[in-house]
Amino acid sequence: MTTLKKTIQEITTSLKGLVEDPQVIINKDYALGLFAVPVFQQAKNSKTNPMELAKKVSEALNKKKHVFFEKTTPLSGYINFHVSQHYYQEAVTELFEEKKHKKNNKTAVIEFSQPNVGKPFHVGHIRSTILGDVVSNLLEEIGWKVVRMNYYGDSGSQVAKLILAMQELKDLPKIKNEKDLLAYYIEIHKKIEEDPSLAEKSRSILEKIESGDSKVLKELKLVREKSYEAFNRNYALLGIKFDEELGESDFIEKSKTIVKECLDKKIAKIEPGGETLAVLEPELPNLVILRSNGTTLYSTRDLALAEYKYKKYAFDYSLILTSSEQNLYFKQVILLLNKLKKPFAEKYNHSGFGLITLEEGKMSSREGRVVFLEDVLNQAVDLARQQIKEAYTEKELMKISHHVGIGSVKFAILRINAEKNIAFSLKKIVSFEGDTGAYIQYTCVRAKNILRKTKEEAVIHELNNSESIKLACTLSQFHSIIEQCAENKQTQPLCDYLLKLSADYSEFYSKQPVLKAESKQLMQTNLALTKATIQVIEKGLKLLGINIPERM
RNA sequence: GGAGCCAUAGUAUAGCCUGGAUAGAAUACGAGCUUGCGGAGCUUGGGACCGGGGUUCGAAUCCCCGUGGCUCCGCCA
Repeated sequence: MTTLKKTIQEITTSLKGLVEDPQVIINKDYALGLFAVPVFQQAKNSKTNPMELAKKVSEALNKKKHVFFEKTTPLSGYINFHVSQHYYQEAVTELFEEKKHKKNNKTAVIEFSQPNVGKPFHVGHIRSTILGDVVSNLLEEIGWKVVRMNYYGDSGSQVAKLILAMQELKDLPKIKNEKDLLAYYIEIHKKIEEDPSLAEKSRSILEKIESGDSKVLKELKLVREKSYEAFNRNYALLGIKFDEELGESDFIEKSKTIVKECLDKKIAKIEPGGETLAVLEPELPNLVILRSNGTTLYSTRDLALAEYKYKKYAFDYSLILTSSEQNLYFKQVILLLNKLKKPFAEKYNHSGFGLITLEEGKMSSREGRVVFLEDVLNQAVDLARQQIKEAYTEKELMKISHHVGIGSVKFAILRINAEKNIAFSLKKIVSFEGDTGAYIQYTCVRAKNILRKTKEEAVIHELNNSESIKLACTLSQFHSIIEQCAENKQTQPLCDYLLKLSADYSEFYSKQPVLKAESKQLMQTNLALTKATIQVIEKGLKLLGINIPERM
């Protein structure tokens, strides 16, 4: 148990018989005392004045000795708890030990990124990609076994349209990369609008894909190769790896048996038009699970994927991350799994996050209104490089600007609450001042430089100045922030926390000379605070998938 | 037509789930600090809860009604 938790427990225990069901909160202003307990409810129940009650309880508490807090003060209906030197010492020291959470023997399958073959990997994809990676890191940190899964859209109608384009648009240049694919995609959409018979052709290509026509499969192979090359370049830039990579094409056959199961269980029906419909009304709108020509849809394949995940991993928790556009759709899928009485239905979750939009509006591949993620990442690295004033070797320069550039982009996304839309702006995403990843990296680099220059031991003695106390208070909250983020699958609170820690350390750094401290004890204490800060920033940024350069 | 999400300084955001003190940072703007353990920094000033009801000792937070934006609603993914 962490010092923070022990202290909350001690506070709760000490209030037995004085305050019913006490709610321990952490004060924003540490000067009031790190912890506080409001007594309004209690005052109301016992029909006393909250100020008087707080005073009475506080006096009772102050008569006894406590381990983690030394005194309490009543203030406008709150009892404020001033933590003891022992609290600071234990909280900071515990950060030095690389604490491994006990394995909980539970498995989570996190599905994220899911780009579509044939379509650009644009800035919109970054959210699912890094959010999924960080959620995986967080779960691992608290003891889960995590399977990072990518599920490529490799056989939907967009692929069929591209193959159609290759057959119809002979005058376009040969496809060399994914940007050429986009040109084909835009062009064929125009043609289909002009000539509706092409839509029919596209559907027949889809049938051929599913039936395994060799000529079509050969064309499909080219499309896939060019797409995967691009995806892999992006993943390499982001430093993201997957444990398992699947494509929709892996589930075409399996999904047809699920359709049969739905029909057998009378959960689905065949409509007069020939399409198969899963009946979800009245809870949710019905869902088409098979086209009238017998080919599968996203929904069909997703059902098979769910079953596959459970058969292979027997997961305790499964999460799919996509944009919020698909919220209703995944509610439908999960309801259908429930109706099929799948044992894993309750553990199957979807989380939708806000869109990344351009100033011109929502991104659209078919209209060519996209910003390629790779271009953004490379620009970010270039901009970071321009910031570096000192002379480094070419190799160092590349490494530093990569860590700073990519880190800034990641941090800019992760620090925004996932449900919010983000209007994409390169300038805002790649900023190096203020609430940015670079600020945190910089703080850590400066702190590390101090440690390099001394061999003195890092030992915490008494904290006698407000900057050190503030820093220690913030440091002590690290583990509970991690747990909070892991439980809620959030990244924003960790980003916020690391920014606050960096600000607290910067203040400490500017006011407390570490290497020129007045006494040996003070120097050791300051070194301990420095060391603890480094540990926390390194661990925190690592969880966010952000590297720290040695110098910058 | 129906449903979901969102709305906080000029801009971009935290707090909302689980109601508590003076709504917290950032950026931009104003004023200061610099040969340092690295200024990508520190100190400091002014500036915000979409509107209207309700619940409560107490509402940015919960409920209702509006307004504005985004998104979704059977053969796209």
